[in-house]
Amino acid sequence: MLKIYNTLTRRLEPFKPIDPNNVRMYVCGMTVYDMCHIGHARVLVVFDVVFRHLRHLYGPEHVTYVRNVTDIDDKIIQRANEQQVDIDTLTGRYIEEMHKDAAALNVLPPTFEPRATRHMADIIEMIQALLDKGYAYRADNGDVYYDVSRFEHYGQLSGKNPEDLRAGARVAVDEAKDDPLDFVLWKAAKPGEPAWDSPWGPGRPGWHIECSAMSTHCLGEHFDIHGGGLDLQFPHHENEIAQSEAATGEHFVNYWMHVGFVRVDEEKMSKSLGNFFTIREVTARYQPEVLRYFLLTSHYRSPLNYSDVQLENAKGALTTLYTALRGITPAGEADLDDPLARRFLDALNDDFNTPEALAVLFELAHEINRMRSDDPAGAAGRATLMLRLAELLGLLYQAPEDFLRGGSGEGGPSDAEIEELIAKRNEARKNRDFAEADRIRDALAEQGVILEDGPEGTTWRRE
RNA sequence: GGCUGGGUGGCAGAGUGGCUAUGCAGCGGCCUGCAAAGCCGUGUACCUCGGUUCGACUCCGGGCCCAGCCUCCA
Repeated sequence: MLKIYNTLTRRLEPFKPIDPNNVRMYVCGMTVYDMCHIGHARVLVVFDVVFRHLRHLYGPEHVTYVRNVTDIDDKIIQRANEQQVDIDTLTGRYIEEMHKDAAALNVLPPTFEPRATRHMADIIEMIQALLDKGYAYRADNGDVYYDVSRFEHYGQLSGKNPEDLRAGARVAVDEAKDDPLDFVLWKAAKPGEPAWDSPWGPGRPGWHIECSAMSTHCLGEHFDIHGGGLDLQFPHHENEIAQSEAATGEHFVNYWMHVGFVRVDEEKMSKSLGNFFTIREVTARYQPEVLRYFLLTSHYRSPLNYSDVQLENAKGALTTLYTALRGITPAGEADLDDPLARRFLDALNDDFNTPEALAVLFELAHEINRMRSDDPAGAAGRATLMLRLAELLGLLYQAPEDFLRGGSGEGGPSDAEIEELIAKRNEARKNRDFAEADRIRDALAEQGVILEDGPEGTTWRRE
């Protein structure tokens, strides 16, 4: 039985889908005005594991995963102006880059990936519904705002109470708002800004209403899981609840999931602090799978400290797993009733405890290593299970040799050159010229190539 | 100031009221021409002060410290 920690209730709850034949999840995706960083990668990878596990539990065709793209906002407009391109060109470019990053990280494409600018009709319709029901008002400056005071449960997701928020309001109160907590649904266009027609004049939507409209359009008024980074809990998700429940009269979402921050030197990684690393920067130095592994080494709600030491650690761990699989041909069906399989699945069922799941993979790797010489068939069976389980984490998807030889080979010897040197070395070994053999091995080691002599011959890998 | 979450071994990171997490690194041994990999073994933990308990790292309370939200942010 899957249990999920629900931010809304601050409790671990059994997961009961509204419709087991169509489990529905919405995750707030990227605002596409720049390259994705490691914080974005964590959200992509964590919800990819959630998606994979839900597909495993309910069947691949019974899970609908929506991850939106925010392709209109202040920063996009600003960046497009800076680069002298129209916003579609800019956002198109970064959506493409995001897709490359996601693919590199072995993140499955979501079922739908709606873009705000392609859902203007839905957005406008929802704003109109809020106006009609008295939850929104038009301000003197042409903007449309949500009237927070009308929504009884405001603050329930983030555990905030509106009075405290008003007392602590740090931002200069916008003259146009009736209440500092009110937030914009529709921004009247300023000269030179991209704009869409609406009953309230040309303008563009506020960020929050986009997600309410897109999620409702794709998943209906009431769905199972809504996720995102922890920084979206307030105000974004709080506002989504206020909008959607006011507009539809339905309970919006059953389970809210929030991913913890990636930190650098004990500080949140973020654009505004400038302490971020892009996915592209990291994958230039480490294989993408190393990054994916690293992101799964801590529980998704815990903070995750980013550092090179951690990535080296991840690389070493993944090397251990792939080394166990090397030279083994998986055979047969994976037995998911096996005690280790159960432990693995129990871990994922326990609010997606990926560190515990990873521990099981190492136990299987050890079994394979113990069995490989005396019981090849048994080892092959364990390998089959290991790969089947790893697939739920989106790991171990490469051929072992490809991973092991795919290290940082920049500028080093080519595969062919390595093979040639190994042949030379083996010739020397045959002649018991160990000085020469060691010289070749040391020379290769200098260049990041590790040789391993085994009963089946010499294998190699890149560090 | 209001509200969250957290403090576990050299590092990272799960977890449990009494029973080996796991990975990386270390140490001893086996294997190896020597290594590497692998296997066997092994050391080092649970912020602090009280309380509950036969027994607490694990539950309760105080303290200290860290991170985050209250403003755009995954």
